[in-house]
Amino acid sequence: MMASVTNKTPATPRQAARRQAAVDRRLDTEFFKALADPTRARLLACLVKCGRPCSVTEVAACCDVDFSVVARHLGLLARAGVLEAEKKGRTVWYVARCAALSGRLRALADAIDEWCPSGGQGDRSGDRCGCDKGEC
Amino acid sequence: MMASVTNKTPATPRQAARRQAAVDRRLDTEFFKALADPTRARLLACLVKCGRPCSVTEVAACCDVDFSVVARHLGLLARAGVLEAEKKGRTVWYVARCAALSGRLRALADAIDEWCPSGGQGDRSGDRCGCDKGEC
DNA sequence: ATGATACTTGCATGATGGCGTCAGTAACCA
DNA sequence: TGGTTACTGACGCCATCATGCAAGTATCAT
Repeated sequence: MMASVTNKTPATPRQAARRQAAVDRRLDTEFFKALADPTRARLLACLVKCGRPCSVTEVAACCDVDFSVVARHLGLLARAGVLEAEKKGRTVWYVARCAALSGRLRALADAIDEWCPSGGQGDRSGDRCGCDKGEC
Repeated sequence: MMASVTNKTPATPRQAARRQAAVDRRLDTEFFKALADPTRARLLACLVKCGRPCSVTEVAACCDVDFSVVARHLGLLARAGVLEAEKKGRTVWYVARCAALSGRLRALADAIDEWCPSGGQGDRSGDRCGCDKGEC
């Protein structure tokens, strides 16, 4: 995952922004938005610690917000890839996708460490411009 | 970081929510809010890839938003611990705290993996109630 | 069929947040 | 001292979103 390559120091922020690197792809704001709400964080932690599929009704018992709010949050977390949903009959079973979640976090950490001065910096010659401005 | 312990399967989400574990502390919503905006993500990626302290003016040249917006975002990222700010004269130099950033991400990944079925589950007898409801 | 359970969806509301404009402050330069 | 540069802070506008309520749908039990 972390190739050993030559260090190439970027000159300016503009030139740095031009480079399309792993860190750009890994900084998925939709993913972070899903984790940026206190209620959702509580629900996610609950499901992670529970370690088994739970219904919306079960999870809602751990929260002071309305049932419909919990249902909406769980659906959002599932769409973000953080939870897995399976409908059986009239109940929906949600389970935390722990491996996928920690995998995404580690992938971003790796992508950042590639640029870290104390870490293994690399040759970015293969990276392409990620800037939306032509002259950048 | 990951102690080898006995597996204790939680019974219900309520009981799971009671347990105050590392994953609760690591799910810092303020931290994720800082990363949940596209403009901030772009600025952060720019600074990570640049690998050196940059002034607000420099970074603003990589973005289509107003200068004041960039200045606000950089200040927010610095307050979130993602950037480090140093004022010299009239210019503020921002640099990405890569090690701190990836460290936080890995710490959360570790905290999640502790509860992952395929990972090393553990004895949570030392964990305390994290629920805000008395009966929980 | 009747009722209960489990969830979804629409709507109103209040709060939060991103953005641009502009005025203000502080440091540097000539 | 006057002007420029670099940034900060105070608004106001607007979009998004979290929440609660209430109505609706689908499934299950009797």
